[in-house]
Amino acid sequence: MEAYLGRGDRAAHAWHGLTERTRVLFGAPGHAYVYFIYGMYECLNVVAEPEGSPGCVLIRALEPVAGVSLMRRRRPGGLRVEDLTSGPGKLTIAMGITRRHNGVDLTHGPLTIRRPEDEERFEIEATSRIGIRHSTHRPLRFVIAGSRFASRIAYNRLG
DNA sequence: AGGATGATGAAG
DNA sequence: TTCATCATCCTA
Repeated sequence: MEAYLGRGDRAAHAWHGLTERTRVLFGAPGHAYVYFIYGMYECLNVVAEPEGSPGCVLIRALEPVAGVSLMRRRRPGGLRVEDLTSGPGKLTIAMGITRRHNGVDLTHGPLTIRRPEDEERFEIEATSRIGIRHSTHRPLRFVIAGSRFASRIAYNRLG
């Protein structure tokens, strides 16, 4: 996951203030902010700060723990499990998340974020965020150290 | 290394 | 209205 700050973060969508697109970012925490990017993909964020403060968290990757065959159907190609959801655009396809989910409450309802049944211990590693042009080098990307399910590095970014 | 693909925000 | 930009992914 990656954090996008409410203030002073040039890479954040909220940098330009409250607009039509960023409306839910300025709303209550625990809600989904889903945006359309590069004409093809959608990305899921969780609003993470109180109303009026647009800080959020971009979910870049996850480890599938259920519904793997459904995910494979949505992302054809005979992919390995670790390739199904190893990127922000990939995981929304695999999970069927679209802009219809923009603004939904993630604490109730069909799309929810829950505490895992078995809480495993893991180390969290902080790195630079991926795929952005501004505010690079800030350690705002957080990965489970050594996870095979982490998002891959964006490799085709020109200078 | 390049292309697919369209919404967004700012400028005019 | 036009234009550059874009928190991506895939194929080569």
